[in-house]
Amino acid sequence: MTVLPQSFYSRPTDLVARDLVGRLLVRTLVAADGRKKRLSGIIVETEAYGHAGNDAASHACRGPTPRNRMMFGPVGRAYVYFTYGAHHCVNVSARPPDLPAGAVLIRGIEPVEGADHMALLRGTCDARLLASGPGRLAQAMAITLAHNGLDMTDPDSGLWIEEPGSGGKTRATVATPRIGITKAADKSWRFVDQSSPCISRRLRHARTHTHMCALPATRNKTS
DNA sequence: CGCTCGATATTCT
DNA sequence: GAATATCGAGCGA
Repeated sequence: MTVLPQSFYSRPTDLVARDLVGRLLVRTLVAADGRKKRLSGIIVETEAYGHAGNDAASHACRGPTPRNRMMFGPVGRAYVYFTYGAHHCVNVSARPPDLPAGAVLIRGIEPVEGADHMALLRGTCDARLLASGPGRLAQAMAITLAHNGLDMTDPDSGLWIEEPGSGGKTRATVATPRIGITKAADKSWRFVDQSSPCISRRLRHARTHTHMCALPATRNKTS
């Protein structure tokens, strides 16, 4: 098992978001009998969020607050927040050393290990509704505010991202505008594996700026 | 299938 | 008071 190190996250946030698609999000739970249970899934959808200088849609765009402070700290840490008074969303902090803040929202996974347990936590077996969507993913992996700040480069934390094993395949990743935001809506900082059966039809068909490259070879200025 | 609406923490005006 | 990086129930076509 190869856990993604800090150096992976010490890069421009949109590149980190793009490169996280196809990698394995892992969570370990300790069962009643003391045994560790592994929940995991291939990341199929992410979004990059920046800082005051490059992203008006980011939680970090008005400086640090109690909620968003993990975006300003070391990279590779979990930034978990509670939104709409109902749902948790899971991010991992990522940014180059010379920029003040950044994080990648993990919006969807394709369950690999522990799908049965995820179904229990979610109350459904439908792959579309199991762990696709940031709120659903957090519930499927039992991630709450209690996990805010976990070091995701350290497996002892119980939450990390690693290189996929033999099941790993090349993913056709497409860049699109981000979902559910109004500011900076033209920025293509959402990355989806369009061949994933877990992404809902509506979101898979979200406008892909076709005049742009499928992969952000020509990135927008990030500083 | 697609639309509207409620829940309601955190932050900002 | 208003907006928000969401979801699911309810309703109509």
